[in-house]
Amino acid sequence: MLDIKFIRENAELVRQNAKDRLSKADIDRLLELDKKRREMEAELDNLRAKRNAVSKTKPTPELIKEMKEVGERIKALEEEIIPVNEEFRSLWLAVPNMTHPEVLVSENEDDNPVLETVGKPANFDFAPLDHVELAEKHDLIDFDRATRVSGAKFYYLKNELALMEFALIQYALSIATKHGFIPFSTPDLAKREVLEGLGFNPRGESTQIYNVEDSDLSLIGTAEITMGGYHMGEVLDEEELPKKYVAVSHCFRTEAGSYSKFSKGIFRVHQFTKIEMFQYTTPETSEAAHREMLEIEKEIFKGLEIPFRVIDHCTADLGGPAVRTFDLEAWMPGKPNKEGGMGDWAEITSTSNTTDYQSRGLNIKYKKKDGEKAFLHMLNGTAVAVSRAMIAILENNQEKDGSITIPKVLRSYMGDLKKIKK
RNA sequence: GGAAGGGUCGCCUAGUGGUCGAUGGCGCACGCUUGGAAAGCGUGUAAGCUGUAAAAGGCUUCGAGGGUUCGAAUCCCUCUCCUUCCGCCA
Repeated sequence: MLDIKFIRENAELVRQNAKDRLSKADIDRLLELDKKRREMEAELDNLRAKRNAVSKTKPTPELIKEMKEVGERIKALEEEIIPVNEEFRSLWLAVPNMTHPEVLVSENEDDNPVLETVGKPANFDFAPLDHVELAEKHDLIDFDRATRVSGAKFYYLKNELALMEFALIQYALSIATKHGFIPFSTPDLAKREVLEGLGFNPRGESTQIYNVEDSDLSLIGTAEITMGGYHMGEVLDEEELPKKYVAVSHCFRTEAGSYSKFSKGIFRVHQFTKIEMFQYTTPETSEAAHREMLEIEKEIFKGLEIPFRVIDHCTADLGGPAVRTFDLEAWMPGKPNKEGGMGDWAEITSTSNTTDYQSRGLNIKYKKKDGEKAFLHMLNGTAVAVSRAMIAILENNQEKDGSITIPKVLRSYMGDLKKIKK
């Protein structure tokens, strides 16, 4: 969440920023409720002060009678303030983070600037198949039985692809740990307060999040949740920053309302495995940390020899907590493009700097060398989203003879297998 | 899942209805002392909100939520977490 004092003092900036980001956050109503809330709080404080003063003495019967009335007024006010606070909080949570000054302001989410392109899409001298066709040909994914067992948009990975999941995990971990990230395997469920503190909205209208019945738990949509919650409520020493973590988890997404988007095969699914980087840094170093994670993502996909490009989210495409987000988009030969042909870029990683937006939400501070405490910065970045990486590998590495070449960097994790072929 | 015990200020701990936001110790910070250090002595040592030019002041928080009461760290209820034992199990 954004600092409420900052919102009060910079209402116009915050309002414009929300508008740039196509956010429906109602700043005026928020400030109105903020004022109301503080007025009620002040009145409550006065009544409580009165009661506390008397409580420090042995009161006379008259005073006891008077305090009984004061107590009733306190109780009534406490009831009245609840809905005000609730509405205030939900509006507050909806206010997006401020935006990095270099980010393009645009209302069109297709405007994301391309920063660079690495590798070249292959020119096939045959008609390439998409990953669903390739998977069928080599018996790599079972959609039909997954649908029977779990429903649409679930899948079983089989044979070489089941092995490749673990190869990708090992490969991603090896790169990240080489850069000083500490490896983790995390819970796949987390409490509502963690999701909310990080800026996810588990019970909202268009939520992407599965909730567990009769509990306050949700299935995580990303290990960002469990790794962001890892230090909740803590004060870290400046000396121990940055904290660099890389975590393996399953990710669950309802994908509500995403039917119209490209969703063939395992591109958009309810469950996938992801290796996620996460950093806790000082405010001074968060931008460099953000760039570092982007470089690691690039290193990972260069290693896999997948053509990709880097995009810088414009304001229309930024999620609430982020001041800036870079994505890697891989070339996917089997993805239909806007011109009606085949082959297009598609998101495979995403790295965001949330500055102090999430740390404020989860109350995570750091103690500076001079002893002062402040909110630290939190950043996340995909190392590998297994399902999407697999699409890119299958589609880019298909050969004329119908086989699929396994990326060199994965082979040692797959019994030195070089090709998938019948 | 069952039984018992327990969650107090960074750590340990005192506190069973009224000057308790909370005792004492450790740790930490500063000062005195010292050639320097240790020991010793002294002082300080939670966070959030509100408020102010800055203060002062006020409010909240003793695992969480609710209840009893004029008044709750203290009594009652629910939940949660930890420890031990039993059961079950990857």
